[in-house]
Amino acid sequence: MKAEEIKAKISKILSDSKIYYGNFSVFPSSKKEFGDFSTNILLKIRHTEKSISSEKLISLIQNDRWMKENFERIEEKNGFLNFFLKNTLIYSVINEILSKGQDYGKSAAGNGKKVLIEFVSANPTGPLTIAHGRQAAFGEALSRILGFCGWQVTKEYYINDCGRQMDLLGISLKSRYLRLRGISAEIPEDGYHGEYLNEIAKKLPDGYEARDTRFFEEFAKQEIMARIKNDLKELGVIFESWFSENELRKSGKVEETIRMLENKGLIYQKDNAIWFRSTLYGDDKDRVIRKKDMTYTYLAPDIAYHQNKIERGYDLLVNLWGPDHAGYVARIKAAVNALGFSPEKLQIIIVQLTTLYRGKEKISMSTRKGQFITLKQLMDEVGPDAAKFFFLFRKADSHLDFDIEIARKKTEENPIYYIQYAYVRAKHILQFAKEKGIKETDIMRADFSLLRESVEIEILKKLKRFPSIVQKAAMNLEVSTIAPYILDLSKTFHSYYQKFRVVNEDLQISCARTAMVKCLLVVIGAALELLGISKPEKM
RNA sequence: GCGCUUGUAGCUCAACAGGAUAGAGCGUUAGCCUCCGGAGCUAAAGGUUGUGGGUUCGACUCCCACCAAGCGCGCCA
Repeated sequence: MKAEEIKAKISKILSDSKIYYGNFSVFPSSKKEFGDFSTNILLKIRHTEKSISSEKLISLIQNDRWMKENFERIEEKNGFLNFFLKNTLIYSVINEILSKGQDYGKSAAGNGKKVLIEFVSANPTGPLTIAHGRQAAFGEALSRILGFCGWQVTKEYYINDCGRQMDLLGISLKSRYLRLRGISAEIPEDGYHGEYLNEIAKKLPDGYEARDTRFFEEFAKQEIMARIKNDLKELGVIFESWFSENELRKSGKVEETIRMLENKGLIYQKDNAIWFRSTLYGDDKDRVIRKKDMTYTYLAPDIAYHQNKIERGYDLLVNLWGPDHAGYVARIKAAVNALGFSPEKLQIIIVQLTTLYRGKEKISMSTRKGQFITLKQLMDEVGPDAAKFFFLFRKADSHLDFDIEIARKKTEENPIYYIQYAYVRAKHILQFAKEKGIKETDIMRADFSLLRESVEIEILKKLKRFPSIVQKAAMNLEVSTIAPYILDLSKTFHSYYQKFRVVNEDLQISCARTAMVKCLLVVIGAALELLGISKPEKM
C-alpha cells in the first residue's frame, strides 16, 4: 500500500461524483494515533468546492468498496482524514520476506541503467584522510543501494597523477632518500614532509642517487597507491576501475576535447590564454583552460575526463567531491552540457568534512604541525564498522562531528553495537527456537494472525517500509536514511524482546513469533549489507 | 564585498511537496537481572525551531531584511 494509491483512489471517487478538487496530498501519518496514512483533502477542498460538506465527503470515501477492503477505519481528526490499515493486510509482509530472503527490498527501479560513481580520487601524494574515508564509505554504500535497486554500477577512482603536486612528491622523496645517505638536500616548503615518505625512501636500496626526480615520483606514486588501496580494502571499498589522468593526457584526449569545444565556437583567445565560454551554460564567468605558458589548467583534463565518461555510455554520472570543490560544480556542469550531455545526468554530491573529537576535546588537524589523523589510524582505533556507521549516519552535505570516544565504546551510547546486538539477538533466538524443535516448515506455515500485540503490528509495519526506504535512498542518492531506519527497527525489537517471549509454551504463537524474528534478521541483515557494515555471528 | 551551505532540547541530529500537540539518540534523574544474551528495557525532566517582518485555513519548511558559523570566489590542483 502506497500513499499514491490512496490518492489516486480518492481522486477517482471525487471525479466519479463530479466533485471539483484542487491539489491535496496523502502522506504516511506522523503519529500512530493518526493511523497509517493521512490526507489533507478536507482542508483543501474547502477553498475550491463549497457545495459538498465535509461529512458528506467523508462518508463518500468511507463507503467506497476498495476503502472498506483495505482499511479498518477511516476517521476525521483536526481537519485531516486518517486511514487505519487492516491488520490482515500487514501479515502478508512476513510471507514476502521469508520467500524473498536477502532479495527483499530489491527493485528494478534503476531499470538496468548504467551509472558511474566516481569518488575518493585523492592525489597519490599521501595517505587517505578522514574526509576521503567518509567519501569512500558513502560511495560504497550508494553503489550498493543503486545496485540493489536495479542500476548497473561502476565505481571509479580518478588518479590525479600529474602536475605540480606530483613534481613536488618526486622532489620530496629524492630529498628524503639523499638525506638517509647523509647527503644534504632540501625538501621544498610546499613539498611533502610526512613521515610516510621517509618510510618509502628506506625501501630504496643504494645506487639511485643520480636518478632524476621523475624516477622518485613514479616510485612514490606506486607505493602510495598501494597504501591507498590497502586502506580502502580495509574499509571494505573496492573499485572496479582506476583511471589515470596521466594516461588520459598521453592519449591526446585533452586536445581532442578542446577541438570539440572549439568546433562549437566555445573557445576563444584572450590575454595570450585560451578560454572556455562556460558562461553560455550558466557559469558565472568564463574559464581559462590553457594558460599563458601553454600548459593546461586542471579544468582541461577534467573536461576531457568527463567527455571520456560520456563516451563510455553511462546514463548517469555521479561524482562525490569535497567541499573545497563546491565552486567547480557550475563549470564542470557547463562543460558537460556544452559537450551535449544533459547536465541533470551529472550529479555532483558534495561530501562535507568531518571534525574529530575525543569527548569534549576537538582534535585539530594541522598538516604542517604533523598533527594529523589518517583514515588508517581512525580505523585502527575504532574499527572499520564503527567508522563507516558514523560516516553514513548524517546527510552527505551536512558537516559531521565524529566522537572517537563514543565510537570506541561498547555500550548503549554507541549505536553500531546497538544494531549489531539486535542482529545477534535475533540470530540467537532463531537458534534457540531450533533447539526447541521449531522447524523451517513450521515457521513458513505459522498462523501470522496470532501476532496481535501492538508492538508486533508496529514491527511488521516497519519491516514493510524497508523497500520504499531503500528506493527513496536510491532516487535521492542519499544513504543517510538507512542507518536511522535500522536503529529504529532495532529499538522496537529490543523493546519487544524485553516484554514478550518469542519461544514459549504456546507452540502456535512461538512459530508465528519466530517467523517475525526471522524477518527482522533478514531486514537488519540486508540493511547492514547495504551500508557495508559487517553482520557479526556473535559479540 | 559577492556567492553557496548551515543555524531546531545541555550535546549530536530528524521532521517526506507547507500540515495535526516539532520527534529520536546521547547525557541527566528515578527504576528493572531465577526467565530466548542486561552490549538490553521502563519512565521523567528538557523547546519562543538564530532575530524581526511577510505570504495563508495552517510556516522548522516559502519570501524579504538582519545576526552568527563554515566554505568558495586564481592563467593552483
